[in-house]
Amino acid sequence: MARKRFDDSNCSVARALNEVGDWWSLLIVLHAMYGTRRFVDFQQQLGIAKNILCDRLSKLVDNEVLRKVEAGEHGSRFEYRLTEKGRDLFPVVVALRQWGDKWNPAPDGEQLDLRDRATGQPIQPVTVQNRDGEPLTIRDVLVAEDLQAKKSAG
Amino acid sequence: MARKRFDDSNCSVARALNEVGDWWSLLIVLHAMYGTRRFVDFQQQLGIAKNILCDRLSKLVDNEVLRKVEAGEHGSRFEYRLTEKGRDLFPVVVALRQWGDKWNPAPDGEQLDLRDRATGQPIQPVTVQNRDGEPLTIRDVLVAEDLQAKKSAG
DNA sequence: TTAATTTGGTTTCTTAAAGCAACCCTATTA
DNA sequence: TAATAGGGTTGCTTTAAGAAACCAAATTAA
Repeated sequence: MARKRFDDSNCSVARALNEVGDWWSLLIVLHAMYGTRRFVDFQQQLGIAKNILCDRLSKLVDNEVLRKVEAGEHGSRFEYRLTEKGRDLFPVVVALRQWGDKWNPAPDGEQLDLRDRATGQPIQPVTVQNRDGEPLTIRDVLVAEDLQAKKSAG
Repeated sequence: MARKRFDDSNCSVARALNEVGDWWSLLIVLHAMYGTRRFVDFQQQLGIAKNILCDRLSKLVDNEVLRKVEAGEHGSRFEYRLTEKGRDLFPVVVALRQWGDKWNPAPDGEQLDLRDRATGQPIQPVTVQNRDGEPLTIRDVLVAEDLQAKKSAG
């Protein structure tokens, strides 16, 4: 595939995609969030080839999205657990899931039903918000970055 | 690459990744959000091969993330514009960008500085929230889906 | 009014990654 | 003592990504 690397990109989305932007990594993180921890469970749930899973898990560990911890008392059993960095992808995954549910709903109409553990109430759609918690669309925001770039360039 | 397709997956994240889960598509959407509309501008800004850009743009158009509209008065000039579905990826992109800024900051420390156009105030970090607008971590939520699945399976 | 350039693509070729299947080693279980 | 499960690795095949050349319509420059 000769895929281009974004490591040195000055765009943090590009750098983020470098870590979780391939087809499998974000799904692995998703399943980890759903509670999957074992190699075989990832493999079965995702239907991913073992060598690819190996590769992705070790990259995610390298990038500190997952931790590999020994499990089982005395053997070569491991668990792959989310780090704080990995758990911090929660809004990304939920936003993506909500987008998928909205625009490409499952045939059976099944939606993500995440609930506040404390109250049992469904969560809200993930939105971009201003300081007052008001949702903002892309038309409601401006990219200060661009303004700065223009200023410093001009 | 023989990449697996997720079209028929019952997971909407997988289906979403089928549309914007490759290395380029989400970056194209990102740049479209920043205002890019023309083929050549995408090509130069992303450093993407033209054939790949062609392919991605047409897939994004097929998936109704972008619209291809004639631009210029009388010629083969086109613009690729976000549809509502595409604009709806805004929270995903912003969440990913914030994650990247937090965990893989740019060497120069540059962060995304999105501001509320109305007030000039920076936006908030994108979070998953309960009905009261309180941010929730993954530990604060439960997946009702799983409970239902267990119930209906058991 | 002809030549050069821009835009948006297509084609060909090379390289590298994804997927499959077979194999391997260590522990545990039967 | 053999079978099985977990976690990999190795080799091979298929397919997508990337580079570069080419192309045609429209526009601009000379």
